[in-house]
Amino acid sequence: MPELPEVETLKNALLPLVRHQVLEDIHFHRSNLRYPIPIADLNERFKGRRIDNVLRKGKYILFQAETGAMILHLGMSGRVTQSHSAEAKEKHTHIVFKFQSNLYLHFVDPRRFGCVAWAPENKGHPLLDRLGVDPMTPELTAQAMKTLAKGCTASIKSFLMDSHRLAGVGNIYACESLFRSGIRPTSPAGRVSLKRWERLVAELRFVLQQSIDAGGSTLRDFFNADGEPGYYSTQFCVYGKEKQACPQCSFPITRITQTGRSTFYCKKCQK
DNA sequence: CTTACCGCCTGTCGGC
DNA sequence: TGCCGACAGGCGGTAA
Repeated sequence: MPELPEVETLKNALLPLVRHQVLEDIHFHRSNLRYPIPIADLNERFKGRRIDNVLRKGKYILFQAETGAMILHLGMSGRVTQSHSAEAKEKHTHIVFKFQSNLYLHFVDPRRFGCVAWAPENKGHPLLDRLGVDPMTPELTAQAMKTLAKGCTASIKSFLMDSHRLAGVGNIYACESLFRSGIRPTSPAGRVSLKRWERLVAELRFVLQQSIDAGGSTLRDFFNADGEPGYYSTQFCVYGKEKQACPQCSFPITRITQTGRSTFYCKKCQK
């Protein structure tokens, strides 16, 4: 997926397109993604309704209407593209949203780890209600993280990626922020000092904001709603750079596996 | 309560 | 060429 910066970029692109627009029709090409699609509920609650706002919570996009919020998650390979026709030109087009303005949004997701759901408000769905602190809000402070991590024996990297604690930090930005903070990804989260949390919080915000500014990083599956790829991926320090020289000390970058996901770090710079 | 592991899917890439 | 395994941006369920 799309990590947080990509989702933020997409949300920002969608907002002016659909805000105050009536969602005239929804065409479903299948009945399930990661979960069954609540087709009847979506038709009843969102078809023919005006979209008042579009917001992001963690990696979820919320389309707000008077009748509730439609929730969209892009999973690992989800994309939203805009079109002037309902015709699904791309393979794995699962849902097409038609707006009164003659804008069509196509939800494409080859791996189908994405999901669509709805909530009565901006809360009221377990997917939303269990989410932790969004790292781009003022709630993210070093002290709050230190308190949250108290007694946590899991690695700092797993901690950063746990959406019930921090909402929206994926594999790339976990690796990148730890590198920039000089913290070893395997360090137990509960033993990270306040001083190191201060650095980590700052670096995390920095890499996320940089990527948002760059229009979202892009690996092969992400395009924003305009179909334009972002370009932050060219600035990764360690992610995907196994055996390549560390940008700080030239020592080869190490790849390990943590809870089933690749971690990239520098053995000399991160202690 | 926590943590680690598994599975969900399709596509791509590198090695043989 | 083609086949096969490893791996890919996530995350919830489950077992321990």
